[in-house]
Amino acid sequence: MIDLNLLRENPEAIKVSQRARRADESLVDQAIAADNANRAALREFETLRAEQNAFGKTVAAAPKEEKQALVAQAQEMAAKVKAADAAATAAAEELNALLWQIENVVMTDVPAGGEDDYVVVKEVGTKRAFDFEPKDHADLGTSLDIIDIERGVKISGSRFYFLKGMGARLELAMMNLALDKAAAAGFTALITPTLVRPEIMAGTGFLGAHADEIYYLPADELYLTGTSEVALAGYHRDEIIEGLGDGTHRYAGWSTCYRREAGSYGKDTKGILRVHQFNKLEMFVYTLPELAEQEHKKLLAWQEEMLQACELPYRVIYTAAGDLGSSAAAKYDAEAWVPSQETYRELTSTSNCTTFQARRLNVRYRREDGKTAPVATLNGTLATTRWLVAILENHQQADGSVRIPEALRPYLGGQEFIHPKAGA
RNA sequence: GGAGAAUUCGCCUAGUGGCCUAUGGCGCACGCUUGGAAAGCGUGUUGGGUGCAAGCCCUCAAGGGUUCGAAUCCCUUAUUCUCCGCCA
Repeated sequence: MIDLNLLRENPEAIKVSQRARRADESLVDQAIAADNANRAALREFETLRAEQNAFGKTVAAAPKEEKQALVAQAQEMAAKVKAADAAATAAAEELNALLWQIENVVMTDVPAGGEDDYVVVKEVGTKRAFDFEPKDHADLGTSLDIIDIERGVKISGSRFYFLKGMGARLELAMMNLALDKAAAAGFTALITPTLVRPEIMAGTGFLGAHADEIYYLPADELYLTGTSEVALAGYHRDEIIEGLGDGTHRYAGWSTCYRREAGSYGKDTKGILRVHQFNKLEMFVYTLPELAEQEHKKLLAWQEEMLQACELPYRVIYTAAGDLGSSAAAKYDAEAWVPSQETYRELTSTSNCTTFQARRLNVRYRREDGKTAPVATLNGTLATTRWLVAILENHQQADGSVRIPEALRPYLGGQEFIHPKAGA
């Protein structure tokens, strides 16, 4: 939720932001009007209620013979209070509905525009020059007998797969490396629930424009999460986090992630680049608002460290406003080079949600003056199943084997290569 | 899934329609005391909104209802616990 004070003091800043996102800026004016109406309704109610409370004492204290007349008067008063209460509730709901539709105010350095208007921040590593025709990861997965898409489809339909043998072990090795790096950086590991209540889903900002991306279980009124960010953001819901001034709270959440991929028919249909179910280790940070930007840089640095440990060539882009999630004020994506496609594909994403998400989920900290204020939240990917695509393709050898990056070997009993199965 | 009990300000707790504008204890903070500490004593201690302030409004799991008036009575929901059933 956007800051109500900002709406009152500088609505133009919000409008500029909505414009950059190509979102509906008329919402801002509607929200200002609703705010004024809400305040007036609330004052009206409070005045009437104060009168009623005072009169109630008179009634209680009155001798029996006078009571009947006083009660008649009180009845009238009660009716007015009830009407004012209903009006105030309605006004508050209207304001709230508008506030929840306005997206986060973007950082001033975020480029305006859509998906293609990103800025390339840097390119790191060397794209390998192959002296043979590189295979794509799906073919490698088959010849190495480590990804079984056919059987995934047989039991669950398109975009499902099995990771098998060294494929399964490679993913777990990568996750363990990521977990170790996260622990060293001060993250607390969490294995999170993947089914969450509607208010948590809404609070994290995932039930907006892209709600059809999400699996829903109507019989239980629960959503299957597309990222552990949802559970991690909800973790401190309705809490005042003590001691946040002394240290940022960092969590590394591991979970299976579920995405419907509605509207992506025909896109990335081969292999496991775009699937309905995958695993992810997600970093999530609660920090002071003034530390958020600096923390965002740190999250990006940890992601790069992990990409480098996997020996992948990658670039970092700074996403344009229109391509940000509704909660994000700024976002960096790291994209790895995928040789079979001769293009960069997104492996990580890190967003600074400033105080937007915390306001919706009511997560606060105590300031030095004793008042409470919303915290800032940030998130970023540390490893996902999709990384296997880049690892397999970038480290394949002429003989059809795949070299395992050194950093992963300790988690695989020192094994250096994955060899094709006999006869493949 | 079935039966029962419970949910009050960090924790424990009092509270059966109006002096509840919520009791007491623990913990915590500050002060007095002390050479220093403990003990003792005193003061403060749910959170939110609004206001320069005094104050006022909301908040006793959530939502609705009854009533002039609800922590208290009624309904719905959530959560927790106990027992039974099932189960990795």
